[in-house]
Amino acid sequence: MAKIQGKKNSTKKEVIIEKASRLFREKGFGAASMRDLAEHVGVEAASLYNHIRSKSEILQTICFKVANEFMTNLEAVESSQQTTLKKMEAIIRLHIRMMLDQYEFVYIADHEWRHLPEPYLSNFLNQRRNYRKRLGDILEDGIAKGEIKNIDPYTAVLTILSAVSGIDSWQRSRKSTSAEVLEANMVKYLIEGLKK
Amino acid sequence: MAKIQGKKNSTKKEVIIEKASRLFREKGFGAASMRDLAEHVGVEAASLYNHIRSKSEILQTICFKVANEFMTNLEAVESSQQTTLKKMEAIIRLHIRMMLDQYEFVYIADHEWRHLPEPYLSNFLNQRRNYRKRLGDILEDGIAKGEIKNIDPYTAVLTILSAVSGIDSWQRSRKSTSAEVLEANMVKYLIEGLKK
DNA sequence: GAATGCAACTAACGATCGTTAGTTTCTTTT
DNA sequence: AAAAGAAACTAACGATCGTTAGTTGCATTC
Repeated sequence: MAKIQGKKNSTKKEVIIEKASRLFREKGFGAASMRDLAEHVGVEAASLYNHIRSKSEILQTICFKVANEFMTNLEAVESSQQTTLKKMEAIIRLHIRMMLDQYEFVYIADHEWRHLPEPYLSNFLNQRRNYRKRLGDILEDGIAKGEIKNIDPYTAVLTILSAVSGIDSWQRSRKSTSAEVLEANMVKYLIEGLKK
Repeated sequence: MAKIQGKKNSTKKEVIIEKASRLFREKGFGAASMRDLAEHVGVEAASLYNHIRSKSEILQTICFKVANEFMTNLEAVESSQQTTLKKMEAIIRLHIRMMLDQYEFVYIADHEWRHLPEPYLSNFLNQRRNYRKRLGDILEDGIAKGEIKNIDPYTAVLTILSAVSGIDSWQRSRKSTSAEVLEANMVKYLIEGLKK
């Protein structure tokens, strides 16, 4: 039962999901067809169904994989004993890193989640809301302790998350600025807005 | 030849485009069907083609309407005699305002432009690149004049544009924070990162 | 070597897609 | 009232969609 395929140690299912993530990003979930995907995998469309249950299962896998990764990291940060600024910096850096080396996955979780069928859609949105709420709580805590500027936490969370997720439009022209420089500059900009 | 329809002084074509913008945002361009659209307009699908040439013509109209609006405003700001900070504030405020009261249109120009057919796609991307370049020039000019902090202009543009375009995720829960408060807070946050 | 099971294949299903053709209904102009 | 024009309708086109059924090839296990 050796179902190893592809160039690396990856299941065929993983290969499918990886190719799909690229396709979903380029064309959008609705416009990407299973026959398209099959061609990229090097197989007939019907053969995909030996490995996956449906098109939307692929989307579910991607969205929740990303959501879980962010959530796990958030919990680690929450329980760490650091200043609010360090916590926020850690979170911002993770978001940027994820955007840089898991670009396709993060992009889809950010932009294609609308096509999740219920009840996954509600589940996903709940996780998202919860994540933002807890980010806001970290900021509120920092304000209460006088560690950061007295800003509106909700706006700050929105601004920070939007800013990092916009890196996708940088991905398409990686030439001018290197990843490290971009990360450093963006962290600097966003953290500066929090300092007293 | 009075082709006036709808409740206001709007052509049927305008009604179609307005309904379409809502539909494209909710379902994505690829997943929104002409029969869906027709139902919202209150007409049979085939009848739409008395007013529009194709599905993608609708997308083109929306994308370039938004692009032109931003470009016109940028030119006004460029030729104004203000400090760099004031210029940037004006631009940020326009982006936020547009996002608030032309939400559907701006959202589509931001997220569904991928589905533009050539040569419109290239045209649109050129305009976009040009817009960002000129925003960067304003910042560089401000740095050279010593009016703002010495940040990386490219990163700043990316951060600012991403932050404001992320307001779309606020739109769906308008209850907690009012539009004015959000605008004020976001401007404050983003401008603060530019000050010396 | 026979049996087992995974993963590929071909063929096709019903549904839906954007769009066109041809016709009819209604409104406005003469 | 007649003529003209705009905008609605029904019907259907060919294409493509996600997915299922049934079958074949091939490797592993007994």
